Amino acid sequence: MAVASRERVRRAAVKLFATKGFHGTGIRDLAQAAKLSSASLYHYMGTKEELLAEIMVDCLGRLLETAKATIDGVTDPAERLTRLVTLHVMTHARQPNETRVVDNEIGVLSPRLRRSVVQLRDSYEQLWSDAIDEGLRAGLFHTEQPGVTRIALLEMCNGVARWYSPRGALTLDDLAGHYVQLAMRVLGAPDRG
Amino acid sequence: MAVASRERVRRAAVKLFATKGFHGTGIRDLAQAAKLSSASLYHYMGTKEELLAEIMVDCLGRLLETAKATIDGVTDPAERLTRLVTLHVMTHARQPNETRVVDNEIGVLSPRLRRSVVQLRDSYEQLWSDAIDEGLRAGLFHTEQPGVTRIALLEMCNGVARWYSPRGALTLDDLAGHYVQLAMRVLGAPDRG
Amino acid sequence: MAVASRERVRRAAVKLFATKGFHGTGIRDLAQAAKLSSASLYHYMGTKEELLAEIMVDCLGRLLETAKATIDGVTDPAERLTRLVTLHVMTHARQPNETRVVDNEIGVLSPRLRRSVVQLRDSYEQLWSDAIDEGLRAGLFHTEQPGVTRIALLEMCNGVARWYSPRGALTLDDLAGHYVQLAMRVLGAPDRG
Amino acid sequence: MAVASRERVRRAAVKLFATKGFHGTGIRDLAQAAKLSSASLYHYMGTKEELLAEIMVDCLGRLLETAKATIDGVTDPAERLTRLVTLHVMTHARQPNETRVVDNEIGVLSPRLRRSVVQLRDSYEQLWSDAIDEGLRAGLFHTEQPGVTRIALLEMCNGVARWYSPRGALTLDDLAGHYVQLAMRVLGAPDRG
DNA sequence: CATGAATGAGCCTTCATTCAT
DNA sequence: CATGAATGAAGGCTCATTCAT
Repeated sequence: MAVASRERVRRAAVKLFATKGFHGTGIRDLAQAAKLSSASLYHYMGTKEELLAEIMVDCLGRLLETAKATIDGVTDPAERLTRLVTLHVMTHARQPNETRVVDNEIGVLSPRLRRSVVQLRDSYEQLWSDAIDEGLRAGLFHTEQPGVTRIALLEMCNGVARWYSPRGALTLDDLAGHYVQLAMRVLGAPDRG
Repeated sequence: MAVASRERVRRAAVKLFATKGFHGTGIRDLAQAAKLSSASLYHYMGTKEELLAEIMVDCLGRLLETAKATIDGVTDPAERLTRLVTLHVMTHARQPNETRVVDNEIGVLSPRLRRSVVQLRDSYEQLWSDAIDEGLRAGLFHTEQPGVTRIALLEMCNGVARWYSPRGALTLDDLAGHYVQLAMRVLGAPDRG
Repeated sequence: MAVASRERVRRAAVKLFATKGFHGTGIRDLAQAAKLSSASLYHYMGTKEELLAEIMVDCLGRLLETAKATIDGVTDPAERLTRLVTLHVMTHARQPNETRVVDNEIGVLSPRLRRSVVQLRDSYEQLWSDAIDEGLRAGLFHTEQPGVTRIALLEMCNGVARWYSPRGALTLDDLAGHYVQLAMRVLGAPDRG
Repeated sequence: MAVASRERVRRAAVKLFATKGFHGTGIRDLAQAAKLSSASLYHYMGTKEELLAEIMVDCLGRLLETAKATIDGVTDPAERLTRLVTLHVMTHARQPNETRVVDNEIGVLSPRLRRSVVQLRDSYEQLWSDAIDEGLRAGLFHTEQPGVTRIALLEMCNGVARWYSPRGALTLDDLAGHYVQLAMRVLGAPDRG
């Protein structure tokens, strides 16, 4: 069935791009992993680069939409950030491959394709900036360098995709909970514990 | 002069590996950037992969030695971490390319070469672990997941190489100072300010 | 309707083979131009090469039959040649694509298929040779190299397919008339004008 | 030696492009004929298309320069044309492959490369046009359609590359001489014989 | 009648590397 | 010290063709 093959290609690409990098992944590697001939691959994708861009846009787009929905109507900045961190960390823990591709391979995209990806990423990070800014204004968060703090916080959370393993002792909930605590500390929010 | 050429090759490799990735960098790119023919390149390096490993080992080795020297004799865990963070952040801000190569391209090394790099990295991270553990034991730091906290802290600090620009308003000292504060917060140390 | 599709394929092939060459025309180009899927194409043709041969044989066969009919019963060599030139030039002006395919792509046919095409072409050229020879025998034409003259004349007339455009000022009748004059000159016939 | 290899590539390309067409000639065919690996080919050429353009420009450029030199200072239009026809025919007889490439493969060039080739061809044909026009003005030539006559004449002469064989009975001088006679007839010049 | 799915073979080109000079 | 010349292997991608549906 066509849909299944298309999905196999996508999955194979995500895994391989994440582990071997875009340039380290050959079209033949992709074909083998998708159980297709390298020629058949091209029924389900444009160029290799377009496949990469598609993966990135989908992944980021989904994350952005979910994030918007998650914080919709939530006014408390701390709660907003709690939800953003939880979603972010869980997504990175559950889909480390997608995430690593998005984080590491933006640079290989040609300008045209890169633009749409960067735009999505910026929109997503704006959600964090907004929440942080409001928390600062409300006197809940404290930092002298909001910009640096925001990016440091994001980098900290991104790291999850690089090391978390579901085979370890830590559950997803524990993980997310702990990161929420770390985030609050980074933001200088009064410890709840 | 031989030394100069060798250095040019090294510099070119660092810059290119950092910006285009190992697999995205061709031997011809390297040659062009080093102002040598691609054949001459091989007077100054082994294989492309060996060049990569060399860069990584040098960079990590230097960082490890400097770190050891920096904390030598320092007993206060908070001071130890302060110095580690400062060194780490400054190194990442000053040499973002070397750092990104070390962070991103470990996976392309063959097992033999990878081992020595990983060993260095582990030794380096052990310095952080030790300081954190002692701080916890001394009641200075507070975290329920020391392992997670340590890695989250490191990832946060690594991020500097991905975004800091010396052309911005932030000085290196400001940057390091701010990250020390963030680190202390992450570790649950009482705010000094 | 089957016939219509078959005809669309044929027309598409003629146009594409003429403009891009046989090897420059892909089966997908053909399919797109014929508004069919590339798989459906094969309901209306054998292999790409057989399609080419078919086009050539049809085109040359029609030309040969028409030529035979045109000069049937005509005894005057000058008149015979006049009619051959007129038919030839008009055919080349009206169907430049078919003609160019026949002229340019004979070499790509495998020996088996090529034979039948070459045979038709030879039969056709024989009509010209016969007329010229008789004209010479009758003292109407004058040339020391009948073989060279015949081929030079044919090449001159073939050229029409390469440049004539119906959008220009020249009508088909003007064109043919002028070429008849040129042909008579080439053959050393006394100018009628 | 480098020059020899480069020359072998050129010669191989000319022969193969002429006999099998540009699209019908694979890079591997080229390599085999040039006695090089297909990778080594690229030391001596840019892309396949650039090689084609180079061949065309060189061939046409040489023809144009020689033609200019040949008619330089010659005022008599008939003499000018005699020399043009002689040069043209001899060149086409001696270098049929180059000529066929120029005549048949212009269409495969991308617009940028095509421009320079077409420009050369136009310059060359202008020499013919000028001579013909002057002959007409001088009352030496007679034709009601100078444009058609010129192109018919050129096509007739081009044909030589398609059929002349040095192994036949006809010498180059005979050939050229005969074509001069044919040309004069086409142009309506009074027969000299 | 029509086509999506599939592929082995092949396309042009670049890869990292070696070596004679 | 330096490099042109050379190449086997591999790169991403397209080819003409078949076949089950």
